[in-house]
Amino acid sequence: LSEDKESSCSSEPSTLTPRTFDWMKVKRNPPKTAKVSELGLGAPGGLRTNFTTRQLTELEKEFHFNKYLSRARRVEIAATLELNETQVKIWFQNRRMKQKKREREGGRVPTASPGCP
Amino acid sequence: VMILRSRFLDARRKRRNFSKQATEVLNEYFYSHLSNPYPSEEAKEELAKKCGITVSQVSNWFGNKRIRYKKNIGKFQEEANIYAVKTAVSVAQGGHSRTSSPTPPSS
DNA sequence: ATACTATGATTGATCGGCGA
DNA sequence: GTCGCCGATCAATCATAGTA
Repeated sequence: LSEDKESSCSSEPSTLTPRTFDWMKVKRNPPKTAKVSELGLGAPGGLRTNFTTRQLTELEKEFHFNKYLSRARRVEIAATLELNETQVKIWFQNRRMKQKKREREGGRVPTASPGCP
Repeated sequence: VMILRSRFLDARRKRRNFSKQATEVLNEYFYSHLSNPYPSEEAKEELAKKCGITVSQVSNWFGNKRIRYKKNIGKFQEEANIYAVKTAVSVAQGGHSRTSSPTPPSS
């Protein structure tokens, strides 16, 4: 077996040569919100959708009612808010993670309190 | 897009820069693991403790660092060399990692 | 005071792995 | 085979702190 053999840059194995490792090459596929192809629509492909306050409010409200959505409910929400089912699904996923993160940081330990302004 | 931006003026984003030492520790880890700057959960907890910040903040720091580093490697060139030297020295010396003499001028 | 840069946090969306 | 979820990460952006 061989050790880590990443990077593709050759030459200069010297210690002071920040080569190009593969993590630096990682490129994510552009957001495929809706159809990247045809289907003339206001569905912009390749951009991070900006949710409106109304959409966020509704989603938030629904979240407090249910942390998880059923297929049927998801369809309703998506239709009401003019979003894809995927977007609604993803929003709930992210929202759950966010919730979990908040709980986990409840009793944190920043160990900081030099000077309180 | 103007009035819609007013997102409660997010009061939480009252950011506070990390201490110089904390940044020092984080950068040391980053550049000494430049081939794979993805600390494990345990490593994150350790770094968080050392820096006096939360694990989430450590994650944010590495996330931002990675993205910004690869976005403009040239801009971090010197910073990379500085920390590379640091680690190289500590290794040569024998495991010291406290901020004493960043650049041993011995040559 | 004024403009620009550095940096921490937020977030819609992706990637890989799991389980039903 | 497909689908939703989780955990981690990406990538673009926001808002502010720091610096010139």
